[in-house]
Amino acid sequence: MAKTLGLRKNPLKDEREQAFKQAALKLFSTKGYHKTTMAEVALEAGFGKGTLYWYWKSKEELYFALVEESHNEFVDLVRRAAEMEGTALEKLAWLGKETVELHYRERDYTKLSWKMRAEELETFSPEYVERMHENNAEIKRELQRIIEQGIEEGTLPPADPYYLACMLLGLVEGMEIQWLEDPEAFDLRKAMEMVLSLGAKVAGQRWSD
Amino acid sequence: MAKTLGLRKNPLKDEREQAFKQAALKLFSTKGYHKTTMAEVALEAGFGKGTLYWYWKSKEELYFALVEESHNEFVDLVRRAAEMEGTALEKLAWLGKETVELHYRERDYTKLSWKMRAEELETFSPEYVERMHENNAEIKRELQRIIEQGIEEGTLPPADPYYLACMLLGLVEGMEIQWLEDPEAFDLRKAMEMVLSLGAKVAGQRWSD
Amino acid sequence: MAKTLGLRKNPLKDEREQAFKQAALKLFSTKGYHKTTMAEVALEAGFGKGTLYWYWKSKEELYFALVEESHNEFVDLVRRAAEMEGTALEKLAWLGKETVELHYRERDYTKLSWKMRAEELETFSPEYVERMHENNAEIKRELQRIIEQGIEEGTLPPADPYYLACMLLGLVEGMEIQWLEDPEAFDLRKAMEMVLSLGAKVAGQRWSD
Amino acid sequence: MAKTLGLRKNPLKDEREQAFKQAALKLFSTKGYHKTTMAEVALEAGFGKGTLYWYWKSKEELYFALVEESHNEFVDLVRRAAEMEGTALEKLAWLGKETVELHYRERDYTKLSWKMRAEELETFSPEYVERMHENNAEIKRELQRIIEQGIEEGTLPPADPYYLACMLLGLVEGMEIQWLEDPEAFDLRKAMEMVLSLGAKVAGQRWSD
DNA sequence: AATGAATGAGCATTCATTCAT
DNA sequence: TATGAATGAATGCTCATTCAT
Repeated sequence: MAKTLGLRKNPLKDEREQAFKQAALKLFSTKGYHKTTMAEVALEAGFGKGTLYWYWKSKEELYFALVEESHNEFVDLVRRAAEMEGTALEKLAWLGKETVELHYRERDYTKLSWKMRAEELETFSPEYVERMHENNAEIKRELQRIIEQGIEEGTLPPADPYYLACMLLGLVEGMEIQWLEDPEAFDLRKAMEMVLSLGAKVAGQRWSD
Repeated sequence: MAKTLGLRKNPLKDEREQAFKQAALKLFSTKGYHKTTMAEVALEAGFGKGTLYWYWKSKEELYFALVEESHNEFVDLVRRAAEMEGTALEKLAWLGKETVELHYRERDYTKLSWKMRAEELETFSPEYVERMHENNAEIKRELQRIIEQGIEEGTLPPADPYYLACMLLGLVEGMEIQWLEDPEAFDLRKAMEMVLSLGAKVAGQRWSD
Repeated sequence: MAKTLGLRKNPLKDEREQAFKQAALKLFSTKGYHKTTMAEVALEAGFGKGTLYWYWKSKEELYFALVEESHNEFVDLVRRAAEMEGTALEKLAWLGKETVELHYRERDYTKLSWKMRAEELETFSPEYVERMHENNAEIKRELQRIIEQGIEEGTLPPADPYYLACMLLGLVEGMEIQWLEDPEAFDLRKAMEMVLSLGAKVAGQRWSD
Repeated sequence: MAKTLGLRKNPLKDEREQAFKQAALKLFSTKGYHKTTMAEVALEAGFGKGTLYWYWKSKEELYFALVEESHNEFVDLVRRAAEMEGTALEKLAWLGKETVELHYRERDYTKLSWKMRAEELETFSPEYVERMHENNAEIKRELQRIIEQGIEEGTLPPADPYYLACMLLGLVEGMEIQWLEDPEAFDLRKAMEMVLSLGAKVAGQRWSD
């Protein structure tokens, strides 16, 4: 009996927003932030230039809305890995596989996120940069928790867990670069499997001595 | 007593070129490609804007001249590692240490090079991109040679050497990122030492089974 | 008990119109024509942006509706002064006092009107500009009638009455400017009293010689 | 024998700057600040749009450069009047005449300055607004000095000199408006003569009683 | 009748590059 | 040879106005 009238406009709005986001994602991930113009995004989305500014108040905001979405998915993954049941190695294996799947599923997001990392951060407002850094720190913290567990379990070497987290993250990110630059030659899925199987093999050895 | 002035203007010319390159390196590595203007480079170098164009025909060319210089140093390092005497592990250890030293010595170059990696390559002229890719491929090839030697020697796991090269390169590049983003918290030298020591420990095990 | 709703929507309509006008007056007089947006006016009035266009067909029209209202009040005052009983000096004294009271009562209107005077009239549609000029001319005509009376009565100098009207108007407008720019330092009421008392003192002398 | 080479470029630069200023003056005084575009100014001056920014760093700065030039001329006039030899009445007469001549000579400047007065000051950076106010205050201060002298000499009524200054300034500014709005019907020269002759007539009377 | 999402012309400003001197 | 003044294409963003709902 109660009308849902107030809600009815949202689907349309959401659709539009999605169209813009898709267009922006495509362009930003292909051409990068600087070379993508708002006019192009609007054109690609099939709307007027001004309409973009109804949804985001600036190019920067649009960009970071996408970047953050991408980051959040990964943060979420790491968090879930840290909180799941199982040994550290199991967690890492799960995380590795899920990460790869995420990247394959959302290649554009990965590219975008990646470009942002090397982007001239000086370009952006400090608030956004700050948020990015916090995100990164959070990822490392969660990773560190898993690693600390692994060291306790004796499957990971008894080294500085922060450094191990950075190195692990670095390894994965470094592989991502290779993959993004030449996806034909370097299959990220296969690479991750190799890493995990090597890791498993190595984990058996006595670290402590 | 007689001046060689009429003979060679190169000394002067080289000085200027160096001044420009230094200025450009500083600015590009600090502010990134897009946020650095030719006017700033000229100002920083202490010469006229127009003069820049006597040495490089465009901003792009100036940028890539620097990037390439940086790359060449690394390519050179990898090549020398591949050609030196010793076991694969020794070569990798040497390469790792030298790489780190290179980065510390030329932090600006590293930063520049790194920014360029994720930079909107698609937006640069294909000729430059092509050259970058070729450079990268060369690095991987040399790395692969070392790795193949290691597999033969039994100190590296008997896996696809191209993938191992990519992974190794990825690891180092990934660590570089961590270092560049927070040099206080992540000491690249220490990290490299950890990697090498872990590698050495692990290398002893029987891979083949 | 029976609602008159079906009969007249005007009460509602008028309310809205008043709300819009009030909002517009406040904003235009504070921020000026160019810096005030239709969106702000609508927001301030508490109605939708589109609704504004039901009452006025353009920003310009809204603006001039207000300006004209303000002008009309003054025209009305001058007209009443010209038509009242009494000597020219009495009329001018009454007009001077009433004008000041009007300005104090409707400071926003005065400000608005004043801004419009120097506003880039050339940029408004000719129809509006024409109307403004006609208004001004009317004011001068009425003023001139009073002045002619004064000259006949011998209390005003026997000079070109049109010029005297312009000068009188100029004096008052000039004082308005001083007042608007710094109402603390320049009290318009006090100033007008000074003018009138000086005028009275001076009026006694023999003009004709 | 010494070359004046270093100076030789200035004439050219100055020429260019003059051309821009002339174009800007014409447009600003005709169409006002908001409706004049930088592109128009450049076009009118016969140069490229970007060149404007070589001489002034913003539209605002260009505008105030002109406004200030205009103001300075008038400030200078008032200052010279205050400092010349003679009675207050002589000073005011001289000032009145010179002011009128200035306006006739530089009608565009007068228009510009005038428009600026009513312009939405909120539009401009506080530094400029501040400067304008200071200018105005200075004018009133000098005027006040002359008036104080006149009161002492008994030729001006013994009233608050600040108010008299404001009123005098108001009168002249008010007349300027009349003139600018309809120069055919209201001849500023004639009007000023009338004011001065009336003033002279009136000045003879005994103010004090 | 009322709305607010959509539009796109319009504008200030930047900057790589050119070229007269 | 070296310069810096000149250029104009390019771009992010605003806002009066329209119109589907």
